[in-house]
Amino acid sequence: MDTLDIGEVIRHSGLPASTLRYYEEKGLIRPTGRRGLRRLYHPDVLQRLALIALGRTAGFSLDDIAGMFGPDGQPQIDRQQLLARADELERTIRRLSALRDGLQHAAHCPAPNHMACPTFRKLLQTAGTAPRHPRQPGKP
Amino acid sequence: MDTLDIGEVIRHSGLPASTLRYYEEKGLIRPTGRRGLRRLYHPDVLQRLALIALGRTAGFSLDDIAGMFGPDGQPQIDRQQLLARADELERTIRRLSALRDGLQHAAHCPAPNHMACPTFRKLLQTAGTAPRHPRQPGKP
DNA sequence: CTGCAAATTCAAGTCGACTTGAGGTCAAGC
DNA sequence: GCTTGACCTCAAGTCGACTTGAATTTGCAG
Repeated sequence: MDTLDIGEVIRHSGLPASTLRYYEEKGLIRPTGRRGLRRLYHPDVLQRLALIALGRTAGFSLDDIAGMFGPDGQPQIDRQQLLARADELERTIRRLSALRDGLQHAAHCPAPNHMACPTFRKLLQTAGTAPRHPRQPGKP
Repeated sequence: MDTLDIGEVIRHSGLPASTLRYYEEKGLIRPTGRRGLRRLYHPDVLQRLALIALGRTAGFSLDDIAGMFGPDGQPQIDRQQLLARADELERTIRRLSALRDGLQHAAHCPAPNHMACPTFRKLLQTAGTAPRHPRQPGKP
């Protein structure tokens, strides 16, 4: 049988049913049918969910991601959009790297308190302007 | 005069008054007094705000950050905590780097659609497990 | 003294991505 | 045939970090 029960999707993807239903409501995924009430999915849904996860990680919103699938369901991701996001990612990475260095320095710095450390203070200067970028909510 | 009017804090920090009040309510900052209704701040508040911004960028919540100031107002940031955060940052950076590479590849990949590209598919494999990490809300 | 821009308070609203809860349905195993 | 547990629906709630709005108060320029 070439369909997955929602239970299997849950097991394979690690996502809770509520999330799958939410994604469906958002138009991100679509069950191929039902067995009774139970949703049935095409196995491809797993790849699609992975793609969604990837997009979220890259900083796209669910709505952004929904826009990346053509009406046929094939991903039609605009290359410009990808590059733009890669650029933004690059900038984020730079800032986070600086930050990581700063944190490590602060953790080892012998100054009595962090404000007495020139490196730390310098970090404060440059960290003022933060880029705004969506998040990833936890699954507490 | 060694105090800043809230208006000056706004100009120097770029934060709106509502945010300053919110931070105050959270115990993150404290005005030194008032002129009429208007809050007055010690110039140090700017550094403190920078520190808060830094902490947010590093992924700390406002509550976390509030806990990093001793009762005297001096930052007392636990070094273990800093190192832990630096580690987490390091992991995040790695993932984002891989992602950036993947996005760039996808943007240039000649495959008819992204799913036909092996590199992209490989990216999907590894991006499944995302670390959970707070966000930064925008200011639109 | 008057006017007004800039502050103030307080409660309530927003946003995205989900989760939770109450009450209902049903396929499969005994 | 009956139970059971996994699923269902739908509305409402949550979380963090702010923002917004209405009604008020002020400091200061003219």
